[in-house]
Amino acid sequence: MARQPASGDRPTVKDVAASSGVSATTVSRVLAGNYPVSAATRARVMKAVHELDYVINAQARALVGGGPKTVAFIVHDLVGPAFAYVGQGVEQQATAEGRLCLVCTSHGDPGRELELIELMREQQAEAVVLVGGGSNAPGHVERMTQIARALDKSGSRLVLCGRPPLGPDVPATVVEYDNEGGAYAITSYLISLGHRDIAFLGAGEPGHTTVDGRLRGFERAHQAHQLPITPRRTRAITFDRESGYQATRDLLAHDRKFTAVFAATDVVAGGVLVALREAGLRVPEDVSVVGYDDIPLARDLTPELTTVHVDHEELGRTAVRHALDRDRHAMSQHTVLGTHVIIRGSTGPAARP
Amino acid sequence: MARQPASGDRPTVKDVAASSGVSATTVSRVLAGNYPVSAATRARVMKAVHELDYVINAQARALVGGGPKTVAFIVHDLVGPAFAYVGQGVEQQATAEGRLCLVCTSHGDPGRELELIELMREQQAEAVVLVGGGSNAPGHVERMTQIARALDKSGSRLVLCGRPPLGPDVPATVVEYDNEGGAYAITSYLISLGHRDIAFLGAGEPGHTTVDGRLRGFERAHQAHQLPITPRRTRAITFDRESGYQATRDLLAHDRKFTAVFAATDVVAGGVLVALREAGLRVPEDVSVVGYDDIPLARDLTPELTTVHVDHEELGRTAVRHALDRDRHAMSQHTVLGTHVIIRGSTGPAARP
DNA sequence: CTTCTCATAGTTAACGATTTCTACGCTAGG
DNA sequence: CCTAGCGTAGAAATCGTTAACTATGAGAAG
Repeated sequence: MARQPASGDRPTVKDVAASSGVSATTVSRVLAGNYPVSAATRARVMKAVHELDYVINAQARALVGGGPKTVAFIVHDLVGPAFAYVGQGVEQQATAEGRLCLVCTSHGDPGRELELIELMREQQAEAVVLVGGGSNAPGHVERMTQIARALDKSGSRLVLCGRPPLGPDVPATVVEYDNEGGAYAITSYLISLGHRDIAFLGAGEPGHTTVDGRLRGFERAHQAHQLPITPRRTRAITFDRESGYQATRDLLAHDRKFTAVFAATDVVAGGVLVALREAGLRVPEDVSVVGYDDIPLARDLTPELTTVHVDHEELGRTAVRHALDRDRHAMSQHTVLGTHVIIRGSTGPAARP
Repeated sequence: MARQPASGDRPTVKDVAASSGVSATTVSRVLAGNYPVSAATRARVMKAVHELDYVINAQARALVGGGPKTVAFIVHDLVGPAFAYVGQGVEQQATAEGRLCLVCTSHGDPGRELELIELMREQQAEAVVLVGGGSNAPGHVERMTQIARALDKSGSRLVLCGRPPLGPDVPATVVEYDNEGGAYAITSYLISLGHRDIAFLGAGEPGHTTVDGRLRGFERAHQAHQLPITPRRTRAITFDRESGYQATRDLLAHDRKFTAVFAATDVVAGGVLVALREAGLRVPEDVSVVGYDDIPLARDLTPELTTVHVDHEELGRTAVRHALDRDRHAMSQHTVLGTHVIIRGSTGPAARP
């Protein structure tokens, strides 16, 4: 007697088995195709599968070891263009390697981030990819280190994407880009154009790894050319267009000595351009502006933005590739992707005062 | 004798039980906290949990009914700004309702989309959210209808987000925005500015629901004002900046009679602006340009873009909210979110020839 | 004619957690 | 003094699938 599955319940292998007069094992074998089954039996089973519209239960299958594994992907938010591209890369590579992709947003909250990692550990995620700069406060780093070890012990892997490594003996995969080097290069470029007073717009998030690196590159370029940095104070940059706009207005209210602006990101640079234009300053004739990231927006601004190119999508792909391939490098992996300056219309020779 | 879990294996309730000298049942109860357990026992169990760094196995828990459910989210790609915002909304709402969020990209391939839906059905996704315009070919619609029914029977739910409904009796949740209405409104606005010859840049993807709707609104506005539409041919628009640029060049190569351009999306409009500028045409003095979507880019363009505002994030949130709340409306749900014109600097009175 | 093998198919025991149902001491009330 | 009740803990069944054994019949080889 074929068990009639209750409506709302999905049919199970047992239902299919009953309906086609074979055992559950046989059904499983027909579906997996890894064991000889007579053509007649196979046909009857497949008929029942289609009639009942049977779909396998991935959870049950996972329990017994089969089925696709999962890659978790934790990001500040999905809408930041840079994040979105990294996400795209992660998803692509995960899919290419037959994994599913779980996505969560932390909104930059380190506590939330820890919760999510724990949740992903429960989900048996094969890799947990943390995207974007994070805090580098000592307590937080230590916490992360513990988590990396815990994940490692569970056969999972912590992946830091666009964030510096935690330490030499921490079992984590790190894929970052040459953040400081890019900042150094583009600052040097500005200096080579004759700029001697460049305003850096990116203060306000101390302990944030991404900005710290960019600021370091900025400072190092000045040192290399033995140039002093004019100290300036603006309101905190929150990496949106508006904060770039407001910070530029702050800047303009106090002094107009700078001949170039280094915006921490392209998005911020978008706001900078608006503020400069409103103040009647021409770019690049009066003030040069550079950004960082080379998101598509950079080409849509007027003038097109000189910036540092980062291949965010490749960053995501590499992160997943290395994480899933961790047998190769049992302990710590660290990959640094290159960056390079893209010269467009927003930079020019320094104006003579 | 406490079973020593093999290294690489995560500890199970059994291990915790053995290590703390109780039964698996008791461990489960301590963790769930839904059954009286003596303080002493609880303490011992918790100690073992921490020592072994035990984490629950979500898969096993899911099998027996507990644990978080999943919302699947299928999108063309993650980097389109509009998609990213919908995704953000979906993830937010899913998280807010205690669900996990699986994300997959179809790259616009209907076949891949069907595969993914099947995969999500195996994953026992509580809702499968399809984001973005899709094909409206009869075969595909019929296929979708079947899928909607299959998902419904399995206790899941198909959600169409930014795509028109499949039919009256199809058990699916549909959340779209007033796509045609927005196109009608912004076209009317252009007409009210005196424009009589408006080029629509969005051909080339016939059967694509989103463009079709926008084109319909464009045509309906012309009809309402009893204006003819000048037929034009440009290369296919692929919804990226480049295709907007190239299509505009095509347009300019043949005629310059149009006084306004209706770009199918803001991104396309970005390319249009570049091409017009290169051709020495001023916006909006010589040509007005409008886009659609009101993504952040619209404010970064020069001049800022007049466009149709769509609250993509709300679209995603509503989709999930309604899908998880489907008891309320057992059969078909259909929600249409409003759109409205945002007037910025890219539009002005029609130039006198 | 017996025995060995091969091709199929079924039985049963996992996987890791939850959830009845059952059991064991106590204390308190009759 | 006996038993009802309470607080606590364990045994066993269950979820849906797979995999390691077992079992059966047919045909081939001796």
